[in-house]
Amino acid sequence: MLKKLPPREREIVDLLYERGDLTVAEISEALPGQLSGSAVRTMLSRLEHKGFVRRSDSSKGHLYRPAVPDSQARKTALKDLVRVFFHGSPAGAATALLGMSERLDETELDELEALIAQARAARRKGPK
Amino acid sequence: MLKKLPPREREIVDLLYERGDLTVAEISEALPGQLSGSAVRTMLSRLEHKGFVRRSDSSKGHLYRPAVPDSQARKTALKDLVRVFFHGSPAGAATALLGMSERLDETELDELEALIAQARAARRKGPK
DNA sequence: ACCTCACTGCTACATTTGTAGCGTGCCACA
DNA sequence: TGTGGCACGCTACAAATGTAGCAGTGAGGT
Repeated sequence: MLKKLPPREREIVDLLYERGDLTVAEISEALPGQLSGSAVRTMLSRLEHKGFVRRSDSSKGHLYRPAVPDSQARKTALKDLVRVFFHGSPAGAATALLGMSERLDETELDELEALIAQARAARRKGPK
Repeated sequence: MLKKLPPREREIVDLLYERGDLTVAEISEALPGQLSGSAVRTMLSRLEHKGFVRRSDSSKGHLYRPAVPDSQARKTALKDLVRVFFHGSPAGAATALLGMSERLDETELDELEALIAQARAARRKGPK
């Protein structure tokens, strides 16, 4: 679903996920190889047409946001990534993630451990 | 890096990462909306030109493979995903991953726990 | 009321993508 | 050794993408 977007459009949508709702000006500024606001507007129109972004009026021009909610987009992205790069093993991906992060938040570590414990309990109860 | 590819080309490269080296015929078969072998060949040519895939001769036609090694591509993909969807928190992504997988392998769980312990130790030593 | 500015929606156009068809070379085998 | 078949490269072309410029419109200031 997410996958079907051309590079530039994907870039913009990603930016929206990353930074939340944005105006045309903000997007245009945030983008590396700067695009004229014009270009960005065209992209957004097309994205809106295709149903990938929604817009709402605000005091300083239109505000754009992704049409599919973060949670769902995240899930899809994760699933695809796991399939392509980790032979469908989420745990494998998680391992890679942990391995690559340099500094980890204590709270996050706790949470992860809790999840693992939970998983263990679950599999003992109903190993299928 | 991976991001700069148009939908169809990305699809093919992804397939290569997912399944390893493939011939034109295999790719063409594996693709959902079937493309003529012709079309696939064109894609591959372009991809080779751009430096995204390499090819080697085999008994049954050319074999294509991604130019950038799996490990690196994986890393890049993970980093992007973490930035876009998890505010740069790998642990957050890992958590989501664990949450979405239904059945986890005991070995994988062990490995994960080990990693967590390691991370804890590391941060106690040099919390910076 | 008038002028300026910031935003907006077109339209236009060069490039890139996506797909197909054709002619060729190389085996395998009748 | 003639004859299919594959698989390949090349050319062609419609559609999609990437980018820019222009004219209109509404809010704010003077």
